[in-house]
Amino acid sequence: MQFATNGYERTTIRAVAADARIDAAMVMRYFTNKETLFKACIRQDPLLPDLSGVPTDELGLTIARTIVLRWSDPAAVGLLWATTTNQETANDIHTNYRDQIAQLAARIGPPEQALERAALVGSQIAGLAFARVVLKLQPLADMQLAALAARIAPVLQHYLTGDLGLTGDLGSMIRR
Amino acid sequence: MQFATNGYERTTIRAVAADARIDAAMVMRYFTNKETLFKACIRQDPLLPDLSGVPTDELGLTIARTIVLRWSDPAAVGLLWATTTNQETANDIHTNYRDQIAQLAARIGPPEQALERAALVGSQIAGLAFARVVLKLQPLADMQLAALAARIAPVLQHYLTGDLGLTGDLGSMIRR
DNA sequence: AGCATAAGCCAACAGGCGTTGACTTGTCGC
DNA sequence: GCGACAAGTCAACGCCTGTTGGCTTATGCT
Repeated sequence: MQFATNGYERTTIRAVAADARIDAAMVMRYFTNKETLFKACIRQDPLLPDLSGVPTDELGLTIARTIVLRWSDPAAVGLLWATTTNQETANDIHTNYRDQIAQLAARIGPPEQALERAALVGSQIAGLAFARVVLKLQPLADMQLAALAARIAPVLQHYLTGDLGLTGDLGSMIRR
Repeated sequence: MQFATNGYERTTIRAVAADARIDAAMVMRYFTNKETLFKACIRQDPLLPDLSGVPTDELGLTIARTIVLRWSDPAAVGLLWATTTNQETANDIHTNYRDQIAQLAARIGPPEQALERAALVGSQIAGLAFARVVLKLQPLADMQLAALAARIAPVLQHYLTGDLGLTGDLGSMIRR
């Protein structure tokens, strides 16, 4: 997929057409313009599987495993990344992901904290995908999936169920 | 800064020149081409201040405060973001940042873990900057600096000094 | 077979891009 | 004043882009 590897700007309709062994005019006939073509490429599937059976204290690890597995595919991350060039589509996609996590967070804790917890979870996931797949930053890029999941699992768990330190001081987590 | 707000591809030399109330040919005379101009724009200053006087168990919060403050400036984050389009410059910049943190990590823990710990810290920082400034994802985008720093401080602290769960299981952090 | 519709191809358009080179204007030291 | 050199302007180049319209070929229905 051209959009995934090159981003929106550097992807040309001619290149997409050539990939599909088709004329560029055909692409235009079916998608009318570049933006529509792009939006058609990034239709999103659900981020998380059904987690209702998972014990609360294993959510972090379960999510970590799912996410690390899915977002080790450069095509998936690249596509997600390409949304950055279009503020509108970026907002759609990422608030959707955030809300999926927020729904989960609302079930296991105070609903008024759900959005914030979800956004924090999302920030760690996005940062990891970015560093690992886009930047190929070592040693993250070469780590095994299981090890990687184990590293971020406690953090996701903390964001979901831990003490956020609402008073602004260090919070209980550090002092322990 | 055009590169910061529009990224590399969408920034035109003509626009940069117009910003500076100068002819485009002048830009070429001084920077020879677009890539050189870009590299000149992203010269990096040190990520962290001197942290030698900070107690080990307050490193997370101190770093969090510094980073959140610095990377709330959309221009700074945008510029960092623009590096993504050029794999080479992206690698230069981000490994540099990682190594600064790794140096710190090596002073307070096993040196063989320093790179990994630093990369994890970096992933959380990058993810937060991305979600907050590029994506403007709520509620992160509107949170106060102090609150934001307090949220990620425990995580940075954990990545720097905590148990990484090297065996691949949940690690001590969750079970506590 | 005949025909409507889809699939596919080709050439071209208008516009924007990075980049170039020739040219004019200002600013110094002497 | 005068020559050297930097600063600045202008028009144009070749190229690539998204997009268009007209043309030819295949496909399937009656």
